[in-house]
Amino acid sequence: MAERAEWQSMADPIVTVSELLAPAFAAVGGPGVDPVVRPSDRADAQANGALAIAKQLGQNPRQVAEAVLAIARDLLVGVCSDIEIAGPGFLNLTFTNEFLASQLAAAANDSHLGVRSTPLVEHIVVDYSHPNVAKEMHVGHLRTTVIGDAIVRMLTFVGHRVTKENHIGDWGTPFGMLIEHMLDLGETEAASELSVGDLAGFYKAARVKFEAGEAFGDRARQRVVLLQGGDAETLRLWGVLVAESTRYFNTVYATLGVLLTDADLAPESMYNPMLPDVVTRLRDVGLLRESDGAQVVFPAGYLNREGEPLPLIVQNSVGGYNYATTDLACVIDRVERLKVDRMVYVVGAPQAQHLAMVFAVSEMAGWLAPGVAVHVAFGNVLGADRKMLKSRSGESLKLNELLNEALERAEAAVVDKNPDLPAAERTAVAHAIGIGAVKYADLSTDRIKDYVFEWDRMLSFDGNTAPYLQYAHARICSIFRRAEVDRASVRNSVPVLATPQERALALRLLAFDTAVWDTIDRYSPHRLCTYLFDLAQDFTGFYEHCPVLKAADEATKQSRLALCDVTARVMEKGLDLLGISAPERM
RNA sequence: GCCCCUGUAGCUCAGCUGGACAGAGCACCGGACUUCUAAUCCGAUGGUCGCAGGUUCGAAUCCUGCCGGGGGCGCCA
Repeated sequence: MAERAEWQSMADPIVTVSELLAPAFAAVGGPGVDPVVRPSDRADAQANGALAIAKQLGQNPRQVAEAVLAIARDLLVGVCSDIEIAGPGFLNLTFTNEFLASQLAAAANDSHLGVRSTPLVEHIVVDYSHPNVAKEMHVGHLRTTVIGDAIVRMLTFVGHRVTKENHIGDWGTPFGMLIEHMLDLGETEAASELSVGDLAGFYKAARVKFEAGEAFGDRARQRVVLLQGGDAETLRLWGVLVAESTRYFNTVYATLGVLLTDADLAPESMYNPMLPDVVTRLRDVGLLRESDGAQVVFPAGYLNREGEPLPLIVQNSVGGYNYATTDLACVIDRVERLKVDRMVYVVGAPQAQHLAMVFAVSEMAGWLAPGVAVHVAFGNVLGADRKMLKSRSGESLKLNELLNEALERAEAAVVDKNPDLPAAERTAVAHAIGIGAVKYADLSTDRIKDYVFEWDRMLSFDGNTAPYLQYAHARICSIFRRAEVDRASVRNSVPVLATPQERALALRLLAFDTAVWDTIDRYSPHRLCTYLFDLAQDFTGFYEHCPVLKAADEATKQSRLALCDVTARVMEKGLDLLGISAPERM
């Protein structure tokens, strides 16, 4: 069950001011009125709440704003140097430098860099990646894995208890043919083929034999019966397939740098024993219907082509279960065994209706409270032709090959840009850049949209790319290498925000909190990406205009070192939340 | 046929659940390296926010209807 959080950071000035202003707005507009404080390009922030109040009360918005301001002035002493009413009734707020500097000093000494913890700790299961045993991982698995991983990192960072679940496809009729194919090849040969990652070849060969020969097909079907009957030798053979495949998946995860381990495996086979119970329980609550020989449930509001109620089939006409049954078992398991407060499904957009129906049936059956299950949907990865990304030969692109190409391209770029980098470091840097570029390209656009996969753009050091952000971080590290000061020591000094660039950077750094929470609230990693890009731009502006090591005086130097330190840490942590590493040199 | 997603600068994308004149980045053009990494920065050009209505003091954002693109719609997952 949800519980109170242990820590609570200093918040974004926007949030702080919002809380300070709340009583003033409440006095004029009534309790619970939102001041609606937002960043502004006219000032540091603007409060738009007066307009909503005026509308509700039928009053003049400027007069409402004046009434609010009369009370608010005293509340914001020391926080705002200037508050003025503008336009139809906005309150334009300008923060004092002292306030910003003290907030920044607090953030610098905070283990979470000013990001608030969750008020209530929830147990959240995140369901992502889910590759199929003895089947190649392709680009389709990239998004679920990368987005899911980022969401896990962020939920964990703000204090939630997170359970990762990798729902691998390790059960079903294809395993009859796969096991028979393995026997034909010989176990040793089959295992080595799978462990080097030729899953596509293995699967295809099995498929070809299955479709070609009746004898093989009969063997495969008999093998399925043995598998489902729990035959020991068949289960052992099946186990070899699963073990070799997961070993291969782990090499991909290692390259990708995601958090998934064998401990996170929640294979379909795990739910197999629970499937009859799902049907029984649906029958017990009176939801089960028979339709064309199948056992089904009709969730309200779903229609088929003919405009008739659309069923969720939980047992087909010959008594077999399907993925709907498994997904329902999964919901029950998460609610009753894991006792989760929330479940997040990072699954492609085409599954939207299926998941909605599974959730609807689960709610009708009383297993699931509304809003507990969330579908974090995402679009496709497209090629330059705006169609699903394919390999040169026209087949679906192996994820492994894609990642290897990223590493090669990044290595070439590093050699080109920084030939002096030692060879050992070069490989590590190329890995950070190459994988970072691929992940960032995936995370930096709104997940619901398709995006176009373009090597040249994602590996560019200009624009909204991982290398650009990593470079900003590396430059700061370079300053500290030359400065020969202890990074931690500068955290005691309160920065002086003398120039527009220093001020802009400080404001941006303090918005980290809001950026992280916006991202979490919508499960939209691209929001954090946008923030980090803005941060990198603000930093490079500062870097160009504000000499650090050659600052005019020692106090300024200390102040700027402090800004550099927080910037580097926010950038590193921000990238880390996206699953991207930040090299100290590149 | 019904349902879901989507349409913003030449290209790739943001736009903070209704706020001020729609923002970036590429590309193109013009500048800045004896300088803490020029893998960078500064500036200029560039948009009837798919179209038409509506709600509102105020709409890219909400509602309705069209048009274009993608996807889903009973025994695979």
